Amino acid sequence: MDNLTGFKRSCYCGEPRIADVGKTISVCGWVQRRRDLGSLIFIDLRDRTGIIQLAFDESTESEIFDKAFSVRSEYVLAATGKLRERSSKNPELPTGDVELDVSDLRILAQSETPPFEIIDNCSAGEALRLKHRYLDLRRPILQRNILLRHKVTKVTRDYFDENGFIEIETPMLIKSTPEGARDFLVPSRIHRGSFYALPQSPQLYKQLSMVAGFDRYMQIARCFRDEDLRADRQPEFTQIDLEMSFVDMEDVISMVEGYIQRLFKEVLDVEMPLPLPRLTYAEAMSRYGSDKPDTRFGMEIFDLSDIASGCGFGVFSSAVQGGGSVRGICAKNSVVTLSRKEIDKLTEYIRGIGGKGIAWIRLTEDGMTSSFSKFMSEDEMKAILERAGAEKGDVVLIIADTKSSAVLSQLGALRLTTARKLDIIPKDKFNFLWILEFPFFDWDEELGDYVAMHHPFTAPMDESLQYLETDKSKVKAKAYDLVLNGIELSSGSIRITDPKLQRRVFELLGLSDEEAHKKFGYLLEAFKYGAPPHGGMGLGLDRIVMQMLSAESLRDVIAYPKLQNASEPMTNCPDTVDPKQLDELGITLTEQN
RNA sequence: GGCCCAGUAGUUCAGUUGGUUAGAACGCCAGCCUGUCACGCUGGAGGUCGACGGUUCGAGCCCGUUCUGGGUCGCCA
Repeated sequence: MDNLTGFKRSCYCGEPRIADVGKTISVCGWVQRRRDLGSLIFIDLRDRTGIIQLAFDESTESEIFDKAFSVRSEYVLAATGKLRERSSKNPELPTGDVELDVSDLRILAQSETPPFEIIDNCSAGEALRLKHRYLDLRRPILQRNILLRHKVTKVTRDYFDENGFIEIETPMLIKSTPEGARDFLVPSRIHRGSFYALPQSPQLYKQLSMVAGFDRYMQIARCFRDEDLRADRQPEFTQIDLEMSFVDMEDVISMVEGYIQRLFKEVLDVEMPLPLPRLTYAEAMSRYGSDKPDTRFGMEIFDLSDIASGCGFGVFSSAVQGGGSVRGICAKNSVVTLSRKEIDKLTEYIRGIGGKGIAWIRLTEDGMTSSFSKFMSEDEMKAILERAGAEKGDVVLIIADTKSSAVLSQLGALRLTTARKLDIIPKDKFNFLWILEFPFFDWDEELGDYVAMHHPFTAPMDESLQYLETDKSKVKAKAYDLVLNGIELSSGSIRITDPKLQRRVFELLGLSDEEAHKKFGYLLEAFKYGAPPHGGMGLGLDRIVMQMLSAESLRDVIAYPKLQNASEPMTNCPDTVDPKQLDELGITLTEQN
């Protein structure tokens, strides 16, 4: 092995071009591949910028040639030589016109054969890749992802700085407020038996920063939630958190829209026309069966209740008469019609999420088949097909239930599953969508009561204040969600700053004065001393980056993510600790049954 | 906690009705090769078929249990 003495890197591997031919350059990197042609050896040397070809032939000093022969994959090399034009060029590579005629080669580190190949379409399993994440991250595609993420955070800081926002670091060790998601708890040594929590978001601190008069706050904030993982959910994630004073909803919305436009222009060179589209919550639910609709494709939900209410099909008529509805979607695909088997699978899926089943109509070359036509008149079937806009090759999928909310949410899920199955979702679109006019309260089936749909500091809309005590279903919130391609990117609201109103809301949510004070007393206390009207947002940075890169999983845009079981196989965490540590904290572990 | 999918060579996978010595590709090792770039050619090494138990004359394959990974529902104010 060699050392670096007297060696100085002059450029990155991906930089040299034909115009640089004749220059003597020095590069460092990892061996992507060695091609040994006998008395001719090529080495592809890789760093984060790309690959350059090192060439060794009969003009190469024999000592250096032998060294090149001994090199293996992922060795770390430093090479100096004269850049020359290649006799046969490689159009696939930005540096494909040139190669380095090596006059000094140093092996800076050897490498064992890696457990998987360092290539972009590496198919090794996630667990293995995360166990050796430092190797996984060497893959050009992940390097690009992490670099793009860096660019996103840079543009984010630039934009908000230029708009007068101040970045404030809020604490990681905070008070646990067990609403919503589970907190990660951190035991205190000094205060035996007491616990800090890791923040689920910097919500209360940013509001306090408004009371403090910072006026515009932003932070690229790490957040923690101790809940089960998904492809788009990690226990620790990053939020672009912001808050503004003396603003209403439209001010926050246009500030965020400006940010989105700037971000997509600077990072991806994509023009994002403003204003971004908007839907009310009610409309999103009735047309897409979701409060975060993917509008990159149609397949909107239509209502068949009027046709179904008096029909001979008991499933339909009883659903409508029971206070529910009958609605459907029309699965269009120019290539194939959904098969019976595929419809059965969709039915299974619907049953899996609590539905009763799917009524369907298939229109093929051979005519119409349907699961329920024998119960219907010809006119009724015709009316349904007309409402669906169904043509040959289409399949109409219908769901009936005595609860319309169930019909809509099931159709919303069915719409997505079917679209994925038919592969009709365009991949190259960025469909942003604001969802507005959220209900203030949400009906909780289990509790049999209304609960807060957002956090309890969200302000009700001025015009719905009158219904607060009389009709909770009519109250709407000054809340706004930003959706991108069917993924909830961010959510925000104007906050309550009037202590009287806050007390009313707590009361309505079943939170006694005493409880409210125990949990949020410091905020209520602060609001006694002049709280400016304020509101803000939190945008999921990981999810934005994931969408920008069309990545399948958050793991592809987070440098060191966790597996589905929330563990991290490289460092083997979480892990047990020394009994002495537990002792200091006053913690006794009990047997688990 | 529920449901679905997958565990076979370092990696990704195939493996027929349960039947002789478990295969392929890539990777790895060795040899040959002067223009490769996913180099090519020749040869070679490499396996507790996730684990345990059962059925059977015989199990990678059938049954049961369990572990691991992925997806998803619940959950994520």
